[in-house]
This record gives sequence, C-alpha cells and structure tokens, in this order.
Amino acid sequence: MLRKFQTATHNTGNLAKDLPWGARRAFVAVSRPLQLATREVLFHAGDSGDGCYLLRSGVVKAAVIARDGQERLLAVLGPGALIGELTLIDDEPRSATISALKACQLLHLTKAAFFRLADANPQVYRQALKLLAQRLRGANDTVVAQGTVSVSGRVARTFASLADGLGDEQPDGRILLTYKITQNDIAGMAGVARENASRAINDLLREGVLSRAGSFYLIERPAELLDMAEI
Amino acid sequence: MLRKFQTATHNTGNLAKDLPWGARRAFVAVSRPLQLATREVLFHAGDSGDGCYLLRSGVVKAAVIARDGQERLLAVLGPGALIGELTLIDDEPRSATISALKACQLLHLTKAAFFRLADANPQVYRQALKLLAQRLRGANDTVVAQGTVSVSGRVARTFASLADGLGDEQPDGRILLTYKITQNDIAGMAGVARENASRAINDLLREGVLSRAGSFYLIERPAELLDMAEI
DNA sequence: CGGAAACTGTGATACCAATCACAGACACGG
DNA sequence: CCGTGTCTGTGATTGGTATCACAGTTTCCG
Repeated sequence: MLRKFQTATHNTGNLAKDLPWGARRAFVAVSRPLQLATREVLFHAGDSGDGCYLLRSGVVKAAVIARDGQERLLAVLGPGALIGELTLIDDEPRSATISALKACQLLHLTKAAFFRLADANPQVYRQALKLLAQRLRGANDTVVAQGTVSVSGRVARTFASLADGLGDEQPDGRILLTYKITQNDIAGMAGVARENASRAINDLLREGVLSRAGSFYLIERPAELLDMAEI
Repeated sequence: MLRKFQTATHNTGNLAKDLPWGARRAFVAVSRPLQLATREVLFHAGDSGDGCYLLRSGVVKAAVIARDGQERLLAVLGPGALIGELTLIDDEPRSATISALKACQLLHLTKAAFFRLADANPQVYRQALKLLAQRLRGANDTVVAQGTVSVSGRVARTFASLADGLGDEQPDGRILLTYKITQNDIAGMAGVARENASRAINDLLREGVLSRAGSFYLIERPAELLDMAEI
C-alpha cells in the first residue's frame, strides 16, 4: 500500500542520511570510490560479493533473469540509493544483477568496515533495520499488486515506484522522472508484455495523469496515479 | 530462488535461536505470554501496534485484503516464527493481518524491551538484520515467480514455502506439513483461483511429488517440487 | 550526415487462467 | 446421527494478456 510518494530527495535506500555526524563522516572515510560506464555491470545475480555500494550519481537497475529468459526489474535506482546490502548482511550470493543505465559514481563499503562502523554506532544498525523494513514492505506490496491489479494498474504502480528512485518533486507538486526510461524496462518492472505497457502508458498520457517533458516522463497528478495503482 | 528447503526445525523468523545464552534468557524474561483461539485475530493490517510476537505453538496466517476484496496470503507460520517485526522496527502500521489457524501461544516483546535488549547485545541487531534480509530475498523471489511462473509452478512453490513454516522433515527426507491447510489458503498464497489450485494440487498428487498422510500433505520428493517451482 | 539499431505504436490472433456452475465428500455441532 | 455448512473436484465458458506481425519513429555512432 503505497500511501505516498517518496521522491529521490528523501530517498529509499539512503543509509548515509539521518546518521549522526560522526558516523556519516566515518561512512565516507572508510569507503572506496568506484565508477561505472553505461551498461556496465556492477555484479551479477549469483555472484558472491563483499559489502555494499552507495550510489553517488547516475542510475542503475536491479534485475533478475527468470528461468524462461525474461528479465524482471526489481527497481531502478538513482542517487542516494544503497545497493547490495543483502549480501552485506547475510553473506548469501547477490540476489540481483546491478547494471548502470548511465554512468555512475559509487562508494564501496566492505562488510568488515560496515560492521566496525555499526558496532561503534548502534544508530547504524537501527538505520539499516529501517531500510530493510521499508524494502520488505515495498516487496510485499508488490506481491499483492502482482496478483490482484490489472496491467494498467501495475503500470501506474511502476511509475509510482520509479518516482521513488528517480523522482524530482517540482514546487507545484508534479514529479519529474530524471532519466529517460524505456518501455521495455517499465514492462520489466510491471511484469507485463512490452506492447501492453505501451498501451497502458498511452492511456495514462491521454488521461493527462502523465505527460512527457522533453524525453522525460512527468507525473502530472501523483495522487490520481497512486489511486490507480493502489492495491 | 529457493535453493533449498528450510523446514520449521531450522525456521525462518526465529530470532531467539542463535542468540548467545544471556540474550536468549533475557528475551524470554522480558516478554509477556499471550494466547489466541482458532480464528482469533492478533492484529489487523493498518493497526498501529507496539512490538513483536514470537509464536511458541500453533499456526497463524499473515494475509492482506486487496482492494477488490480478494485475500492474499503472505505466509502461513508455525512454531518458532517471529511476527510483527516490521512495525517494531519502523513504527509504521501493521502491514498484514495475523489470524490464528489453530490455538496459539505467543510471547509479546515490546519495542522498548527489544531495543533495550539489542543495545546491550549487538548480536541481536545482527540476527534481526539477517532475518529481514532473508524475508526480503523471499519476497523478491515471490515477485519474480508471480510474473514468470505458471499456475502449477506457483502452487508447487507454495508448498515449498509452506514447508518453511509448517514443515517437519522426516528421517527419509520427506517433509510433512503439520497442519491441514485448505485449498483456499493455498490458492491465496499462490495467487491463483481456488479451482485452479485444486487442479494443480491433483496433478502433483498424481505425479507422486506430493501425497496425503491422513489429512496432512506430505512432500514426497522435495527436490522435484523445488524444480517445478524454481524461477 | 546518414544508415543501422533500438525504441515505439497498433491491429489481429492465440492461449492461459479466471469465472461460472454444480455435484459429491467431509466434518462438526445441535 | 443427521442436517448444514465448508471443502473439494471437474467441466464449460469467458476474458484479459501474451504473442505475433509489422510499420513508423527516434537515437546513436561511425
């Protein structure tokens, strides 16, 4: 139940935010910078890995390839997002493939560094718990939506969650998606065929809930979009 | 990607396990016992609430009602499961309705008590993170499965996850589900119509992957079931 | 700048799964 | 122990989406 938009400014996945000064400086101090070019892969699902990444700039997608070869997108993430935190915590293989949709700058934090930091600042543990709790709520909502919402509703829902990762809220309340995402990726997120995503998007455009600002999508009426998307 | 079964013996959702002695005793010491009768509701989705519950005995289901009135089951949980931990962590409303499928005994741990305990034992924080990470992986897998797996595959997957909450692994490797769950609930978990769940279950019975032991289901060939379920 | 590759729009068709409709089995409460 | 309600099995029908087919459009890069 997406109750409200959370645009990238107060983003999901931002562990560094809301930390006390000391911890925040420490976070940056112990991490190592890293660049990705467009289409470059940070890691693949199934890889073993160490630590997590903080996205400083750029856009990435988290995807898994299903048995039948279909690519299913779990999220499109913009600046501020935390990536790869599951493996950090449980030492299991990477659960998704992360690839850059455009050039990115990241910070890499090793597992050892994270736990050193957290043991010194319980606040870090609390933030991490909150982050995972938030993601889990989102994932559960998606499960329910998948089973009960029609294609057009799921596409609307996809725009809502894109706003979460890429959204830039304008003074007038409209939300600009700061990356030109393709219909293919939208379809992959909504779990529908590309052709049907196309039809649904055009319906939204026709109704004026959505518009295109240059090559970016602009959510004209966020409340109405949420209403169409709600489970 | 459910790689293996995790039967109730080494259950998901068991925070109390794997804690150092002191913390474990403290956990039980600061919690308050509580009973539920069959069909009784512990809390509803949307309720505000404090703290979490540890299921000592009995069976509960976690469900949400979608807009259209359909009930979607997120999980069926048996002894050892931790319930309501999301609200504990992020203070948001309960994300699902928990109701007893049969009489239950629980322990209630308040938020204050949890954080007091955790601040004294960082190990508790680590366990909690692991638990959430595990659930998040499961939820992501479900999202992918919903979109890419056929009805019969999703029903197979449902039995795999029932084994997680209710499973009792026999010496010979078969897994007994220690509660007589209805087709309705299975359908609600798989996200399919009850009639089609019925057909899929009978296929599984006919193929011998599944059988009925008295009124309980018995997973005859776990590996094969996983194979049919895998995303 | 110009050609190739990727992306988008839209109709026609096919198919999987929901829904409808019932009949039989079971279970449990008076 | 015998109804009454819940649960289960199965066929027939419907409908929403995927799939196919292809043309038009944009983007990218040599």
